Amino acid sequence: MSRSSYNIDIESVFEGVCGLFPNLKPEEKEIMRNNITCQYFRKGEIIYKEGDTPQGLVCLSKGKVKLYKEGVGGRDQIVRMAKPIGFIGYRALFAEENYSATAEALEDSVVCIIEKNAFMGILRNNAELTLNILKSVATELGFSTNRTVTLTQKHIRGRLAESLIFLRDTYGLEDDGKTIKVYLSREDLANLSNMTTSNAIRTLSGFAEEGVIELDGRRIKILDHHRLERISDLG
Amino acid sequence: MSRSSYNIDIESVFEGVCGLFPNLKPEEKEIMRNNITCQYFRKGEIIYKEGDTPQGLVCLSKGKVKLYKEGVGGRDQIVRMAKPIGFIGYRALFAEENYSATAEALEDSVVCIIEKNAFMGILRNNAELTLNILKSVATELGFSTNRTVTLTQKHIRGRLAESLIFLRDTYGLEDDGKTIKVYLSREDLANLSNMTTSNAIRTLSGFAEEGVIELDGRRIKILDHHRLERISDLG
DNA sequence: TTAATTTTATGCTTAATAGCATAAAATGAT
DNA sequence: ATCATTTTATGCTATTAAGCATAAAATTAA
Repeated sequence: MSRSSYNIDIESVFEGVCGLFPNLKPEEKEIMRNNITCQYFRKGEIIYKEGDTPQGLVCLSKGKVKLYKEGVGGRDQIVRMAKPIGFIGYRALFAEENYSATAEALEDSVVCIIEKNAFMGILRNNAELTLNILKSVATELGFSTNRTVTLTQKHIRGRLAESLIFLRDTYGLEDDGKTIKVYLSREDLANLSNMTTSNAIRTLSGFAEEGVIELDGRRIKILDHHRLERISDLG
Repeated sequence: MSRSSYNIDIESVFEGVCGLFPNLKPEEKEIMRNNITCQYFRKGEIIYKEGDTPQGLVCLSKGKVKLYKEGVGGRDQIVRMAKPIGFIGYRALFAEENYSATAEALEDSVVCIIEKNAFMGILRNNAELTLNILKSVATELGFSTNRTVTLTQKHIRGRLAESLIFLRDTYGLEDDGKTIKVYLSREDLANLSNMTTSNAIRTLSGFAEEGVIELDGRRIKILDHHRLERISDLG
């Protein structure tokens, strides 16, 4: 745990987490309350590493997190972008495996963990809850399969356009209604879109020249969303 | 249903399916028995199409099935290869979505379906069973993510080598201890390995020239498994 | 502030893979 | 058996994306 001195309001964090579980019985909620711990991570810090053993269900309460796998040629592949309030690392927990990706904070983040056995105990006695989780993991498997197809079949422009739309859908827009509410390095954008950093830079500049987006450092404004979607769809 | 006249021993099929569910209570088994139907599909026939709505849990009792998604440029991507006894299409069922891939019989196959509501009813009252399924879907999500990385990052030779190893692991070898027990067209091999048919043919010939495999039409013998793994690992 | 480091930008070259054409072989249909 | 169709094989060309090199800009550290 880093900066344990940071003042986290664990009660409000806990209530936020519980909001993700509909119809939790009071006794189940009590078990969770007694088995939750919070941690603060600064931008750039690693929450867990590929290969680590899950100690519980990890919830991102505040901040932004990227999950990535080390690729064959040293190039990382970002496999998921997490936002609050939501879970990370649950796949490994439910599969009873070690983590298959590394979780790194993209911003200062608050993370809490519900102890493994306590949580699995609740699941073993609550089929409805387990079925809900099964539904969302099955939904995610669908996304993953889709992603495999688009990452392998779309061309560079299509892949990057899709990533920008994905980031907008995931994190939303600033108050101006245009700026994507997450600031990634060109390298992260590349690792999300399966391309080299050079190509992410080049293609992004191309989009800007065409007036589809506007660049200001890491801030990306979507000027012509319709055209961006067309680029994504054409592949 | 095609060739409904084909003689299927539904009792032995049913017992086979039940073997996949450990600790099923007698009353649950009875519900399943009363809600199962069988179908026969000939080689090349479509079991269900991308976009169809699941009517139940589909089990492959006999035969081999490929699951593929239509890609962006018309090129198909094989996302899974199924073998008996195992389930297909469960992802869409649990996610409450339509099928995200098409299932096609690679050989004459026997498929049975446990009616949706009957099966989901069992799940809603059996947390242990649901948790088992959650575990396997989570495991599969791990495979899928891994696959995304290898399909995007490995080079053609590495991808094809990996596919051959995957096919061997999935379907096993003939009695000679060398021939992979599934016969795919070069196009299917290409669609499994994310490459064009031309490149699958070329690369396969290359492996044969190098003495890593031996080709006899669609029969593929693995002569040097160690080298094949090295090609796969190098990417 | 200054220096060091990282990130971004751009141009040029090289490598990987797709695309196309043609022919041979295999398969399936009549 | 014959014809038609599909699959496989091979060569050549075009396209796409990666790899490098260099410089400018931005960020971080001292």
